[in-house]
Amino acid sequence: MTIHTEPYSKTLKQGYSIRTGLAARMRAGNLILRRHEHLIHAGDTVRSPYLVVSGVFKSTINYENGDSQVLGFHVPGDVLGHEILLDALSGRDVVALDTSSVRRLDHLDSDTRCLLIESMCNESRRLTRQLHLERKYSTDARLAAFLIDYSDSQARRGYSRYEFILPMGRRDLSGYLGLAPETLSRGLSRLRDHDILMVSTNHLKILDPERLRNVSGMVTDEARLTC
Amino acid sequence: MTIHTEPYSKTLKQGYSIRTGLAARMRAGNLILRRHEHLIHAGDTVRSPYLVVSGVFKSTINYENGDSQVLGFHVPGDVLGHEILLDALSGRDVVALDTSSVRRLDHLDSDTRCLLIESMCNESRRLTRQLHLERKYSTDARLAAFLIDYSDSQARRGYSRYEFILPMGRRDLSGYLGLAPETLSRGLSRLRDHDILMVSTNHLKILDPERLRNVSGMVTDEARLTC
DNA sequence: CGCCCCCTTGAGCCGTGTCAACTAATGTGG
DNA sequence: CCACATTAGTTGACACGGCTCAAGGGGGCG
Repeated sequence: MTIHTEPYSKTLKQGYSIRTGLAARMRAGNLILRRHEHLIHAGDTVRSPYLVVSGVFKSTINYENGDSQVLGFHVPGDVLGHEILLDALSGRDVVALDTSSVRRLDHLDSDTRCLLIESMCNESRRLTRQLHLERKYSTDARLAAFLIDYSDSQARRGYSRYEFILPMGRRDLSGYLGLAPETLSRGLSRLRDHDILMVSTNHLKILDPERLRNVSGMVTDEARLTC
Repeated sequence: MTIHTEPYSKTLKQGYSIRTGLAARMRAGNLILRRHEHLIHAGDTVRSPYLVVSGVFKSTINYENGDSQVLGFHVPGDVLGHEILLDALSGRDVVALDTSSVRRLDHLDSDTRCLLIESMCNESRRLTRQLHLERKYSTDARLAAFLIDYSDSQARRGYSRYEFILPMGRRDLSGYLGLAPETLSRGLSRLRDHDILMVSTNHLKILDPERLRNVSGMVTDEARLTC
């Protein structure tokens, strides 16, 4: 089952100003959201699933005490809104990190249901993996693993595997990886100092994929970055 | 939708020695498994979902490097085998921690499917919560949270809320909570020293539910156990 | 141009993992 | 049923990774 998604495009900025229930615009049947706009609010009843067509979203869960955690980033091809399989009640915010568009999946046919189940299963797998990473692997390993994942995802969507923009801020990324922002920053600096990456705020270039992979996989070996 | 499950019973020890594909016995249409017997092996193709009728199971995922993590404990009423919703391929072991029985759910009717989706969703929620707990809360808080959960689960099934047997060993529990066995042991000792628990290997008694709840929820408050 | 926020870097502390020794429990074979 | 062997749990000492607090750049947006 393949799904067509447009490549990332900055030309979607202007859209009709038809307001749906959300603060969103439409174009070519897709919902357009700008940076920081919510696709879903925690507590919302999800009315239908969405297919991410372009851009990036993050989903977060918020706790009473004020702290929130980043559960995932969603890129074109991802399906959102599996809450509809059960009570349709979303416990999380889904926010655009940049100008992004989604396609509403109106008909909850069996293919769509299957996609939703699959996406839920993937999320479960991701959480399991994340738990494992956070329990057993260092900051650098987790960071490297994330960069490799993201790199792969870029490649799969037809972009450069070794040079790309990180669409999320440090705070979001550190939250996703289960780190303090300072720790993430230090990790990036370490990888930079070892000539594995070039990094400036958003722009990222992988200089030494080989060693990056080593860092991601090994905890006890020489792969650990001394200092 | 309610499902009838028998209370935990030690009278199921002897069963017919009819061997199914697994090393298991049958009684009254239920599969009986003894301590350490696998209901599902990692890599197995799950043939049908199971409803836990009595006893306890743990499910674990195993990694190449030899380390494994405990993903969950399953008590009567829980449904296993949601893998069947997708590729039916299990990535985990499901093992009986004690003499236990399950009912095979042959007909994958819509009710069963719904149960499976629900169970998957619950697992996802649990993982999210666990991630949050491990990121933000101390050993004692996590341990207290677990004990409260387990206590509630006991109460829901008609047993004492304040005195029960922990069916899993320290190693399994520490794995589940994301702790080293030694750290778990220290946590238990601390709760014991503060007269919140009585604990001897398996047997556990909650002496001060009030303070236990405090420990579970607060990190920065006086609830933290000094020493 | 200047404010603000994000990111980076430094210093110090604390919790938890690790290693090691000891004790308690469990199981096994005679 | 006992003696022994093996595993599980507890406790202590110690090291170190990552969080916190604090201060110093840098870039974007009004």
